[in-house]
Amino acid sequence: MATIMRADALRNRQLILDAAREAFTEHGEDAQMDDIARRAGVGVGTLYRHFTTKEMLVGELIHVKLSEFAERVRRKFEEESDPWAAFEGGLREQTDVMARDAAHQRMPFAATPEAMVRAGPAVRELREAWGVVIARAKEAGVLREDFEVDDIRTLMCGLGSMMAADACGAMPYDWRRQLDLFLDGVRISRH
Amino acid sequence: MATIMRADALRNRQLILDAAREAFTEHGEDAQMDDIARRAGVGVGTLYRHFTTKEMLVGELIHVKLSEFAERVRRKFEEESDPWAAFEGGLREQTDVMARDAAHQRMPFAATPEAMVRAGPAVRELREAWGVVIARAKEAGVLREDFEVDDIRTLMCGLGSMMAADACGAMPYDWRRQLDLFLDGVRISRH
Amino acid sequence: MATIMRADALRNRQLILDAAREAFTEHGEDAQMDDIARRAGVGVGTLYRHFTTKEMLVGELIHVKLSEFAERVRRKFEEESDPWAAFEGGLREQTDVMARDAAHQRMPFAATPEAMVRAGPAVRELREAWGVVIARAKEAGVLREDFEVDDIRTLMCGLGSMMAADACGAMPYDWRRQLDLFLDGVRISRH
Amino acid sequence: MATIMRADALRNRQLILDAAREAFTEHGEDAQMDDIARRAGVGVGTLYRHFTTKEMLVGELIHVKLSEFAERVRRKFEEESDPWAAFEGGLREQTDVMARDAAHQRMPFAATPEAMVRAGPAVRELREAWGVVIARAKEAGVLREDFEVDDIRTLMCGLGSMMAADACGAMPYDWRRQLDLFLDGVRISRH
DNA sequence: CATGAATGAGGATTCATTCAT
DNA sequence: GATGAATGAATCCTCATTCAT
Repeated sequence: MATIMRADALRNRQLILDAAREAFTEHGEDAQMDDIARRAGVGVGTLYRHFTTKEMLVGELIHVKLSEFAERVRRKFEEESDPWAAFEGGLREQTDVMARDAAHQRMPFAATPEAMVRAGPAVRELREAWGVVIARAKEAGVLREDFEVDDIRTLMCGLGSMMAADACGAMPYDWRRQLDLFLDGVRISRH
Repeated sequence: MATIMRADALRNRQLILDAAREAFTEHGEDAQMDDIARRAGVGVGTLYRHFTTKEMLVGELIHVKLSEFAERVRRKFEEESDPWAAFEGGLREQTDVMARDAAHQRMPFAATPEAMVRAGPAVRELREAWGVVIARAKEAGVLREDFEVDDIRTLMCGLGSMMAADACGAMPYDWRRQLDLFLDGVRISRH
Repeated sequence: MATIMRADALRNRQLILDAAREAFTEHGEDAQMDDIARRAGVGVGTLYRHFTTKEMLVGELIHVKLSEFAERVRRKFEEESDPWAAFEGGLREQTDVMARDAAHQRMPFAATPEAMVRAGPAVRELREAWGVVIARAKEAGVLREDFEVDDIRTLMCGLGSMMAADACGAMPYDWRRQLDLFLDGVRISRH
Repeated sequence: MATIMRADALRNRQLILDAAREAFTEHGEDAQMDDIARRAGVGVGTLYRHFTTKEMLVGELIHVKLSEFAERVRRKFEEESDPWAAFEGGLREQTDVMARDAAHQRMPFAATPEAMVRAGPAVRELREAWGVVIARAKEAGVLREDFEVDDIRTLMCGLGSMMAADACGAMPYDWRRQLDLFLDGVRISRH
């Protein structure tokens, strides 16, 4: 699909994705298609040519971000030889990215079945990347034996919401502390 | 406020709150005012007489729920003499209630400044209730010294989102496991 | 439904139906809901409160008109003792009304299944009214024995289209002649 | 117009017309230009190079079909020596073709002034063809003296709508019966 | 006070047509 | 000439809130 695509179309696609990220960051799931198009500097029609539906657009946004996450996790695994450091570092890196990009904090809620059609593959990609890191950490005896890949996803859902709530400004939500507590809960320390 | 209020008005107020809880449970933040009024068996006008705004209604809902939470925590403190059991039990009880009542899982997001005008006092009430439980647990040496009341609020925000995401059905979100891990992270076990 | 309805609501309902008739007359099936509301002097919301859907509105329009047709046919039957005169007269009267009200000329095409939910009863009402007239005419030996009620409906579909085409102005379509020919085709003349 | 036209352009033109017929058959007046282009295997741009407007395309479609009709009528006239048989046969043949090709049943409505610019000549061609058949039938005393060429056009408008309505499936519309009745109405039988 | 009818600013999506590549 | 990406006016419908009865 992306192989053969006119240069300008490709550029617009990117402009739209950037605009969408921006809009979703500002307005959450209430971001408007017209607004996204305006920000991207294209007509709504163009937006709809690239993404058949608002949900498709959300799906793509999620897809892109999750792929990026997976890539980071894989890199962490390779660059960091210490099993725990790779695990903790991967988690901190991912949450830091999320914190900077509000568009992805509410992901689990924007993720309608339709959106997941597109994002699905990336979900699996990320699972696999984490699977490797987790396996090594367990083997090294630094991570609880009963830890599962899905615990990461669930954790992220929670942290994302904390970030989003924090961003509302009504009250502070210290998600970094929660991450610390979580890590304390799953780490196995030698004495 | 409630000092002078005709009996029927008071009854309507309660009918509306019940209906609202029901509607928010079913449809989340998309619950409609008309629908709430219908469920309550009153006209929209009456609904608006009691709650100037949708946000006010949400605020009241939050207020009621938080007060109930506070009451539960206080009771737990009194009935359960074991410091850790009171802490853990209070947390599990509160999350169980949340799990049953979707209206409160997304609370931090429904909590706009307007809504908090009404809910504010209950927030403080709940903080105080937890404060007592936490203090005793720390004193007994079963809870991390650096634990803070706000950690509960933040935790709840995360757990609530996991519940909500889980309810979407797209993917499972095991919030009970997260709570277990959290507890493991904050508890101090004697050897 | 119509029994208990506030006077102003009832008035609006009528205003909307009149406006709709007007709009459909001018723009056919392309008539716009916003435009209908404007003509009626009400907000779109009001329009939708009365008719959940464009198709429902069309259904009501058809319903009203068919009921009126049925009433006319019944009256003709009673007032006109000559079997053929009642048949021919009923047909001419009905077509004359249609010719004046373009909204009903394309009826068979606007009649989506949804619209027919509302209009259905009137369809049957009209069938019955014609059934009586036709039976008497056949008995009197002035109408072909093989004539059926549905022939009227089919005829009307054709005549309506001719009227509509004629109204386009591109070319003349003499539907009255067609009706004459049709009547010549079904009448049985004594010698 | 078609004097100098590259072979491939001519081929594209034909592909488009075929695609258009197909699309109009399936979706009626709602057929979309993009869809037509896709079916034809060309870009929309090419479609618009050949037909400036959707209406122009419709005009051409009508033109082609009417020419074909004219050709059939002329052939009937020559091959069928019996005046009435030629008249009735021509009519039945033409309606049979229409019944198979929904694109032409609603012709009178698709025929905007713009469309008729192109179709006009074919209209005249068809009129002339029928003129000859009708004249012979009248001369032979088998057709009403007052019959006119335009009666055919009007009849066709009606029959086409019946076919289209019948195709909707909501209710049956027996257009063949109507044609029979019409023929009974215009034929002069010797005793 | 209660009622529910009315309001109308959006919001997602479509499609004939234009124009850069 | 061909292509298909871009355009954006148009269209149906929703829902929080107001106000006449």
